[in-house]
Amino acid sequence: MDESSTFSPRQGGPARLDDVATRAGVAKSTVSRVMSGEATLAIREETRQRILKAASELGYSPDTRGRALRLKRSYTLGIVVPEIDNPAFGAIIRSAQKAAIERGYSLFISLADKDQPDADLYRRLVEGSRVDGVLVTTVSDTAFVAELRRRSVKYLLVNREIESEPNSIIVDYIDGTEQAVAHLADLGHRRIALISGPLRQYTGRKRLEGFRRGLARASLTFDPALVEECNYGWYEAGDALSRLLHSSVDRPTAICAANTIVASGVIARARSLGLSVPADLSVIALLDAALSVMQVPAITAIQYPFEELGRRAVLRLIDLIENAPHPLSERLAPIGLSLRETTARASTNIP
Amino acid sequence: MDESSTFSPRQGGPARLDDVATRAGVAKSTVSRVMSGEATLAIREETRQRILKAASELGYSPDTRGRALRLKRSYTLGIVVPEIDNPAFGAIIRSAQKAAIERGYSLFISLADKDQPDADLYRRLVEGSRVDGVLVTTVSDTAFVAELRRRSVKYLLVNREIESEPNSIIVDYIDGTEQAVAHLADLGHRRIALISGPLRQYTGRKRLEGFRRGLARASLTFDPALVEECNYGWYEAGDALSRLLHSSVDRPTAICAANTIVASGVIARARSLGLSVPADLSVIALLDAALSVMQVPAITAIQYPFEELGRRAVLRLIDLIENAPHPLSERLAPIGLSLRETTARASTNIP
DNA sequence: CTGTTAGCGCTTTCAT
DNA sequence: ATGAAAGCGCTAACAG
Repeated sequence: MDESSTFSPRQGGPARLDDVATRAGVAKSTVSRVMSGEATLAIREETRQRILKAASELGYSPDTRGRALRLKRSYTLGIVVPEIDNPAFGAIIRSAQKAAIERGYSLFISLADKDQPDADLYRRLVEGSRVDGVLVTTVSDTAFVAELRRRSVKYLLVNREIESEPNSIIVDYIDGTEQAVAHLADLGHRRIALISGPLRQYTGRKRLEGFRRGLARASLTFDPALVEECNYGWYEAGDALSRLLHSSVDRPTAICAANTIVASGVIARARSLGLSVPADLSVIALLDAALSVMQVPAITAIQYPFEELGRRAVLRLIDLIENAPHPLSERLAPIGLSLRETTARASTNIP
Repeated sequence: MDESSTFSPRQGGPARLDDVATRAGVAKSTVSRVMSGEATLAIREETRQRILKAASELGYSPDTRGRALRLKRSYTLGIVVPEIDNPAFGAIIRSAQKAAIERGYSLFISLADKDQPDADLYRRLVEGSRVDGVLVTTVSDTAFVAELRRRSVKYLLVNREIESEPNSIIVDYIDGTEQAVAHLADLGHRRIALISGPLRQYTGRKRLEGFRRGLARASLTFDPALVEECNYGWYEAGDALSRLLHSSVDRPTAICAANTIVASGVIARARSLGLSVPADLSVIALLDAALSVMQVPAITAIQYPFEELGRRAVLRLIDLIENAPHPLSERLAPIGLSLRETTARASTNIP
């Protein structure tokens, strides 16, 4: 029997509700009431102080497992993020975590991997009632979302849309891409090309749609020969530019690149082909990233409110969980265009 | 009373142990034994099959909360990662998560933030017995580690070292930096400079030490004027180069840059100052990243086994938790140097 | 080989 | 204003 046994609640583990109760000379239930800060229930101020004192002396913090078991709520949200190459995700998860903490929740972040199907990671989160709800960012797979619904898991699609599914919040890629095209058109460009990500993906499709709308608004006709797909790789982006330049007699004078990496690859290839950016070729990135300003010339790019997206997503998911009134789908407008050094007036000396 | 009540275990929630037991016509404990796959305990094959069938029909998966409460183990590990600007962390958490899943654990990833002190995030993980142990990557704060020890939390320092603390696993920044200097010296460089991260940080100090050792090994004398600190920013790196060039009459012919972003900033500035890389100035990044190959010229850089680091870290932490024999500190050797295009022989026409 | 029972730490009626 | 007791879902000790 060591001398610390008078103070230490038990062998070595953390203090429990019972320990605090004993020390304060009250029942567990009273401590519980005080700890959960129930304003409604009245507790004598003197008792409350005694309990608070005992709790802090013992370094008590409620056990999440017991709490979760009893409440059938873990106060934890889940999210799976794909390869972090996408600069948007850093902003989303950072702001999402922050919003979650503000509302008394934790965010369980999980990382997608080639070897590990996204859906499996979501299942790991959802099974065993580990989380109260999930933010779905990676899966556009309708079957999986149906599975979530069937299990009556609370979820919200983030930057993904599924037909007849109002549970989503997105950033307006269509609008942003339209703005990019408008900027180029305003600079006098008539031959504007798109080097897009895979068109089978949601974001790829949205950008293509915005591209077409931008063209239409500027009264330019859409030419399928001016659209190239690439897999978001730097080298591949260069290859896409080469294809673009070789295939059409009338080469484009401006390029919309899916993101900053693609833009960077395009610029490097243009230069190695003897084309000067922006004098001979304007390039705009449809998605900004830190990389943009770490290039010479710095890349003009479209910016989206990803911080706001993560924040709103968490807030809405919590509302869903807590059965608050259920808002419809949300669409966040782009922040706008960060004008830097890779776009310029279309040169008139090109035939 | 809806017609599905015969099949559905209860109102709407997921199936429980009791539901499976009832359906299979056995007791909860038997189901529990089967589910946890106890090889030791014998169970009649026929019963086992019946239980497995019932479980799969009900889509049963054990509730982590009940399990954690009973076992006093959550089978979850925690990690806090700083701003993802550091390319090492992506590799670390990805491989860490993978290793954790392989061993039947989950990894709770949390993101550090300017507004949210790292220690608070660790506390969120540790308090309430949310995790069985933590990987400490961001805090070199001795007091915090002492707190973990006092709470008898299982932890492992990852890429951090604290005196008299054997609980750590690191990548050998000293060796890697030494290799970088050796490479430069082999190319005939005598005036080699270091543009390092903040020297108050662990990694900054280690790189400085490796730098000095590399110099010594090449029989070059260490000149404090050839060391500049910068805060890992792209612009700041350029400024550091400018200072370096202006301060000494005998300018360096080669630069060791803390990481790829710093190297990129240095190269851009060098160019704007009329210095050609690598003809006039060799640049090597002391930490590789995807960015290296997205530059022209591509950046020569040192590579470390971060995948292995994350993997080993998780494995060791689990050993610690499961009271397996306790290995000493581990130090992983650098993978080596990725020779690309920013280093070349020292030109002899510079005085 | 399988069932019964107790209890992990918590919150919440229901009493007093 | 506070206490006693039940029970969330699970596993392990103990019976049988």
